[in-house]
Amino acid sequence: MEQTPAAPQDIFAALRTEVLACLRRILPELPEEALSRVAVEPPRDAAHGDMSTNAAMVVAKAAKLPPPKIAAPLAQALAELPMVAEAAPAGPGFVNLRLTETFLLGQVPLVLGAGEDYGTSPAGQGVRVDVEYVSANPTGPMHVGHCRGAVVGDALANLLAKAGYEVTKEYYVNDAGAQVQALAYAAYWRYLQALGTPLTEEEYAASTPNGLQYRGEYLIPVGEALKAQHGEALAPGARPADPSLWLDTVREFAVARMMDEIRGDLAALGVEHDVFISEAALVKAGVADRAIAELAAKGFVYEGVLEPPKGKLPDDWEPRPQTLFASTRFGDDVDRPLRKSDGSNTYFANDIGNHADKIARGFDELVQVWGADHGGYVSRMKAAVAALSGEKPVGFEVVLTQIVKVMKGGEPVRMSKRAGTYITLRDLIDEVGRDAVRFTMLTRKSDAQMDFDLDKVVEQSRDNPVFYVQYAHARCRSVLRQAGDPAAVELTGVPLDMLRDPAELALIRRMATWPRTVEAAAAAREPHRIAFYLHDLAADFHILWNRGRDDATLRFIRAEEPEATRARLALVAATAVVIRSGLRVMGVAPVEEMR
RNA sequence: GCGCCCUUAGCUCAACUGGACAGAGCAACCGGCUUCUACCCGGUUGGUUGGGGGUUCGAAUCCCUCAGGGCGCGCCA
Repeated sequence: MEQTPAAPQDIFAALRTEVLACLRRILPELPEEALSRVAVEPPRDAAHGDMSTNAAMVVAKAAKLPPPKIAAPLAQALAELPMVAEAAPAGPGFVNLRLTETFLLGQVPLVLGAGEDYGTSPAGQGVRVDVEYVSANPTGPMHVGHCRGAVVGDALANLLAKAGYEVTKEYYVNDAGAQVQALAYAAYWRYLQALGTPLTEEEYAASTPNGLQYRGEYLIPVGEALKAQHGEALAPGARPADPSLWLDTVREFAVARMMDEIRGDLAALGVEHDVFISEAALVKAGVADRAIAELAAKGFVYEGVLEPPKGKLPDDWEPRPQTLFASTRFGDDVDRPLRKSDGSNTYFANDIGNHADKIARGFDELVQVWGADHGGYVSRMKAAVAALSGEKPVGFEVVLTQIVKVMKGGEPVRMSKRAGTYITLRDLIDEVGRDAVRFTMLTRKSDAQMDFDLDKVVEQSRDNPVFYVQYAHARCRSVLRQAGDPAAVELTGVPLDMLRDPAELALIRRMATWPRTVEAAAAAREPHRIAFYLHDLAADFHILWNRGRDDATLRFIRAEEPEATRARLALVAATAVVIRSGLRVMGVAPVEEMR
């Protein structure tokens, strides 16, 4: 006996295959590349049917036929398919399809069978992609500014993994350069304090290279720990010793402590990176210098003098010969310096090493999640990756996350690093909870600015998407608990044709678009679409629930209709599965009930 | 001055990367509400997609231009 082939998860992809087959039959002469733009999508206006294809329009030119002349026979051919109830040409050349109810209802056992893997797609074809995100300087605890990038990067990595990419989550630790040097001096100050130094803060600051840049109290325990470990060895008499005695030790110690702190912050947010790459380690291993030598060998490095920037000049501007990377050869506006005047590498030079290292590790795609203040850095890095790529170009993409303005009671919360009033990531999580933080950070596309309203995100109302989606899941679970939590297998053989209400079918249609939502969001590198999808799905479910309020015959559990009840429980269970599947991508825990 | 991002209903935002009549939630207006535990429900109104030009069967989406907002602009990372 022949087994029926497993129903496709993505019914739109399946339909597209059929559409292409029909087209090839109707127009055998059609070149293959003309088919690439053929799309099969749910139409925006549901009145047009379940599916719509632009096929006739996009191949019209290649076929040298007006779209309607193609749409008509295409519709006829598609109408023959078993899952199609009706196919009709429409508008300027669309073909609209209505699917049979049997086919639509078949999605429910499909979802239940796949569980939370529903929507997992092979579209990424195992392409190896590295997603680098957060990469906050190890100079202090994470604050809200880092938070959006952390959430967007993590969700994007999850999304790509679900869409069939082989993903590595990466954190690039900027533990070389002036910032961590300044950190070391600040930690040293706290160490002196722990030893009971006679110096005032001002006296000490005056003696450090760049003043005392980090004054936060979070370094006090670091000073204590240094004392516990080294006693007075690094500062005899609690007075500053020559930096050669302590600088490396203190810097490494402080960086390690800050990274512990940051890892703790990330864990509180539910973010876990696969790899942490240390800038200092890469430099020490000569990776950056080798990468620059490689660029030099290709003829992209030269000594030159940059034009001064237009407009207001920096105070100390003077023309100076520098080691430059010819990034303009790859579309950048100006060539970029690789060495500082003291001969050490610029941040850019080391980051070239970082990217060379990734390329050497064999990634096909490099994705960077950066804050908007790094926007001006994109084209030079893109140029560097292009220049470093060999035969096979390595993809390089940057997702920029715009600023988050924290609001409280409709007013922006003022933040000042100097006054110590900036909000840490921990503050944020403590105040509204990890899941609300994560969900909310994904309720805007990342290249738009966002207001994060501390009051709104914990509000239990319809206009809070966090609540709205969680509430839908809690309602699903509530219904299932009442029914004694039937297992998925008990729900797969039920008479689904009892589901006839338009709201029930609308919910199934929505669930059927989950796989293609995953693929489209992954392809666009836009994890926020998952949040919006879940909101739509939740809305479809709430509508159905509310119909049960007015019309008792539409309630999920009906003692007098055991068959309909089982069918509806299957629908509810499937809804919960899809919500969980989506929340998992977002890194948000589904709730069983609302408190 | 230059570069990048943004501008969509009164407000906050979507729009599946070029598809049909641009959609949600608030707000406003009209009506309903002893609820399968659940902090409401249904409906109506609301748009020259910042302005102008272009590309094509078709534009919020691509190109040019102007205006407004944000971010950045050699030895910070």
